[in-house]
Amino acid sequence: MNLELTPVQAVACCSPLSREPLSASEAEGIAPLLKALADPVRLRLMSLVASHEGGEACVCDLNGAFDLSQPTISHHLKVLHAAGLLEREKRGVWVYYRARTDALANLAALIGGHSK
Amino acid sequence: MNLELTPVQAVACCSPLSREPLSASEAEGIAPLLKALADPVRLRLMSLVASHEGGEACVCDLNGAFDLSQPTISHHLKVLHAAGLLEREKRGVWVYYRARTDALANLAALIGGHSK
DNA sequence: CGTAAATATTTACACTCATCTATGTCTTAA
DNA sequence: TTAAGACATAGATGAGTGTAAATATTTACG
Repeated sequence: MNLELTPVQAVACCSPLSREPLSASEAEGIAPLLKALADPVRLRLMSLVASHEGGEACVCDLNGAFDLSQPTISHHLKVLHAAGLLEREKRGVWVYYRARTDALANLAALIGGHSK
Repeated sequence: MNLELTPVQAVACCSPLSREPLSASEAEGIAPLLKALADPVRLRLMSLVASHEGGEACVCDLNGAFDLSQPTISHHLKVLHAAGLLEREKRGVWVYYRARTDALANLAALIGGHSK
């Protein structure tokens, strides 16, 4: 049983980096989100999904964009989903992923924000 | 001899994630920046420096905030500096670090931005 | 049912990374 | 010159990670 908050829920907690020091626990909550994004393949996956028409894409749209095996892409999608950056929805044989733009916006505000 | 661009120079290249797919080379340029931030200790270091009065802090201000050895903090500062997120300046015995807020702003725009 | 297609899981491995201890370098002061 | 303090580097180690191959699961359709 796992009742922890997903990383995406932890990012809305804090004021921007430049405003006040992050506590240790806040930093430990946010780092996994950045870690999930900090990979070239996952960055491209996020941008492919986020910029895809309708704001979603199925795995079949994504596999072809990489020189990687299908299980590897599936693994990266799982990491992004576990971090809360992608939503998953199964429709028939296909699985559609959708970007959590709210999570991306919160993360961006944390990194680059100035005001409270 | 190392003539490569620092990661911080690579982040100003691209439109936001949600706007159009990132190319492989763009993603490979940006991922190291996120990787540098994707650690709880380095996140706290960045926020400690960025929110410190005058926008800078010396290592002596930072060491005490962690239960880590001085070489470990020095290592993390080096990683952030290599990524282009921190500037280094030696003044007398002390070394002062300053946050590259422009780099943070560019990164934030890439992650959370909407317009071109 | 049986088969094919789309996606996920498992296992294994090479590689990277965060951390420590020990040591080095540089600066200031006595 | 010697000593002490601030910070960096080097080397070692245990934990974590990206990838592929093989296999499993789920769904659709004869």
